[in-house]
Amino acid sequence: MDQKNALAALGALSQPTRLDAFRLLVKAGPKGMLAGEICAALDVRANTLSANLSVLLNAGLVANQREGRGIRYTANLDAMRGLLAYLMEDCCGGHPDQCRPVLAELAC
Amino acid sequence: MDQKNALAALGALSQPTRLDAFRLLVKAGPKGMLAGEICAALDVRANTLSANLSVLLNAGLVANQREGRGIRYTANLDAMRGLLAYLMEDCCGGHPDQCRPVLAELAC
DNA sequence: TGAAAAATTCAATATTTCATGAAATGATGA
DNA sequence: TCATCATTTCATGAAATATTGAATTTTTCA
Repeated sequence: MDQKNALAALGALSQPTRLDAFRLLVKAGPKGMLAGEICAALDVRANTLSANLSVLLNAGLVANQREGRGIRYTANLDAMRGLLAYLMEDCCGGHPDQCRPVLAELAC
Repeated sequence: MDQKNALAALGALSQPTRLDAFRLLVKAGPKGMLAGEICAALDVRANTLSANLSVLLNAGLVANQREGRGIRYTANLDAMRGLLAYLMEDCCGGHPDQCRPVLAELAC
């Protein structure tokens, strides 16, 4: 993950519909969701959602695959991992106490 | 952390100077940095940096405090924790294997 | 084969965001 | 007090981004 990728990912997530869509896909897990299902869940128009999913796709945060007449989207947790690592890089340099609580909260 | 706060934080981080400044402050740790030091480290004009720091401040990602004739900025790791938790919410619902690698990477 | 469903692409408009120069504020030390 | 340093505020023009209606592509099923 370099600055360019991180900016693309952060920019992609900094818009309401895209943030909602991404979190929906994170919750959906590996099975993902069809574009139409996301559309219904978030109550946005098909073309608006399509444009927004395309931004997430371009940023590498989601992947897609045709399935019958629909298209299935899944969250790319690997990209997520890279982004979080980039943001927290060297956070512990000399002060492990500072970042430990950050990680503790994320434990599932 | 709600959607509004998350969007403010993500929007704040999705700009080169602000992302660099935030990461610089994360690396700097609790001691933080003076605005002028950040200015020199990133090679940006004072007013541009000021506007960008103000966005980070408004998003709650950094805090500041006057120190003599300078102003010292520090990263707010607590806000960071909240943002990461919001993004990964329910990531493990039924599939812990999916998110475990995400967290493993962050361990310092 | 042809109609309908699901999703995307395209073009245009409206909105937001950004960096800059100039001016103002706050704090220090002579 | 006054000059200077450090930083912020303000107004402006330029660039990037979002949403919408219309048209297009791909797939399915009668």
